Amino acid sequence: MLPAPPSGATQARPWIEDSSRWHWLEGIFRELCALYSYEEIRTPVFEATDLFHRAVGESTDIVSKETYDFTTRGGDDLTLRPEGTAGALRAYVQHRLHIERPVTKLYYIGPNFRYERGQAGRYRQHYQAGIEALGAGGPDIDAEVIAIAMAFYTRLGITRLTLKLNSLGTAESRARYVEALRAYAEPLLPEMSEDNRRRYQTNALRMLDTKHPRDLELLADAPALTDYLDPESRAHLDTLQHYLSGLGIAYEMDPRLVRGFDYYTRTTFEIQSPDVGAQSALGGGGRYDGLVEQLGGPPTPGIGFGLGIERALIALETAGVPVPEPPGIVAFLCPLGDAARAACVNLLSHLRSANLAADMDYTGRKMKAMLEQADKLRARYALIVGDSEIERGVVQARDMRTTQQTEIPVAHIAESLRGLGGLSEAGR
RNA sequence: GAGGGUAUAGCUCAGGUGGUUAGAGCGCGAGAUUGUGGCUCUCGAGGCCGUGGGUUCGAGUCCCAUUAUCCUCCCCA
Repeated sequence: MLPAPPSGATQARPWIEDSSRWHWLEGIFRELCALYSYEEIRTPVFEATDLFHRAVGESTDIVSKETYDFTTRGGDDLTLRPEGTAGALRAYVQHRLHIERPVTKLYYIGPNFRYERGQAGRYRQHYQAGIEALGAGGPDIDAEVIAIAMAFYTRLGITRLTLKLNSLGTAESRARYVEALRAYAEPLLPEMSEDNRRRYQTNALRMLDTKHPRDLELLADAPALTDYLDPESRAHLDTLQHYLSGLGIAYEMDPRLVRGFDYYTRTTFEIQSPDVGAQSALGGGGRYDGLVEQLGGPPTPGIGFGLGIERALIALETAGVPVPEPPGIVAFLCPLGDAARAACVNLLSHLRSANLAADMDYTGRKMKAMLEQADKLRARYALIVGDSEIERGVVQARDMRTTQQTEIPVAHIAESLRGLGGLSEAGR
């Protein structure tokens, strides 16, 4: 029996999942990154297990129970990356990028892996497009990073979304807040959900993220994170809000916005959509000012985000946003007979050399079947080649939209096709 | 890790209380049209009904197990 594909991993087949959507979406992201002057970094999909423990945090669920860990034949402990930041920063520190580029702006697109139960919009292998901006600590770059994320969704055509914004402050102010929060929650614990009692122990901030109605009631009067911010973080947040407003980016302050990684400081944000089932987060990110240093680099501020590609595709689907059709080929060759077939083999090669996307029938089917095939490939022209055409050194170029047929000489096939026009939206 | 739904053709799905050759639409292939697509009509191919066991004269249908998948919690993209 054929083994089943690994659970929870997405795959794209051209006719079913429509890999053209992936190309389109990734293309938009790459264009945006170029526009905002970010360069692509490609890092391995696996890294030393220790890297993720140090970067993401031992106490996070991701590290404690969701990583794909394995030992190599050589005895190294490696982990399939559960997120993109750690690997990018590892490369940044290792190659001492801060020397050549005091401000380093990177982007990546690739798969991440988390061993968890699948659900709508949640996969064991999922793709993220992300950026990391290193070496700049001000709210101006925060605004830029958020602006890219929002521009991405705008360009895709996703309009039903909410930008949530919060600040976690510095490690110190955050610690003071957690203390206050735990003090507040402690007497209420008996009434709280099991989940929140566990969070109280392991990661008290996450109590705020609860979905239990009773917990929400109990936490209604809990101290707010923003009230515990240190003055600089407070000013940073104020300025960022000012910038966002100036850029016309709508946001909602959410003092309960808590994100999953331990490394976040100050700015955190999340972009939410109602169109992805129970997963509301299309993407999110934040500032991680201590992380580079923690990984052995110089003290370096940084901010980044990760956007879920599958989730964006789901949101497009459920919102019914039209996705542009991929271009079809320019010409589909229809040989009638063996002599024609031989001629078409050469013709095909000529067309492709001239940068015109082309294909032909390889099965010797009837004219009708070949035209249907041309139709299916969304060919702009069907080039019909039979004995009489061979004799005269021509082909019949049938415009698949107008059904107009033009006889053109094979000697100038590429120029003639271009001369007929209508190629702009076809495959070149 | 916890809970629930589903599993029948390539795809989306029908198959009251078990009964003999398991169906539809779409898609695919051929023909109607000797070298002309999209519409129409006709015909056809394609299923050990997820897997293993059980009950029964008889199981796609009932029972148990198992696997996969979808959904919800946890958590996150």
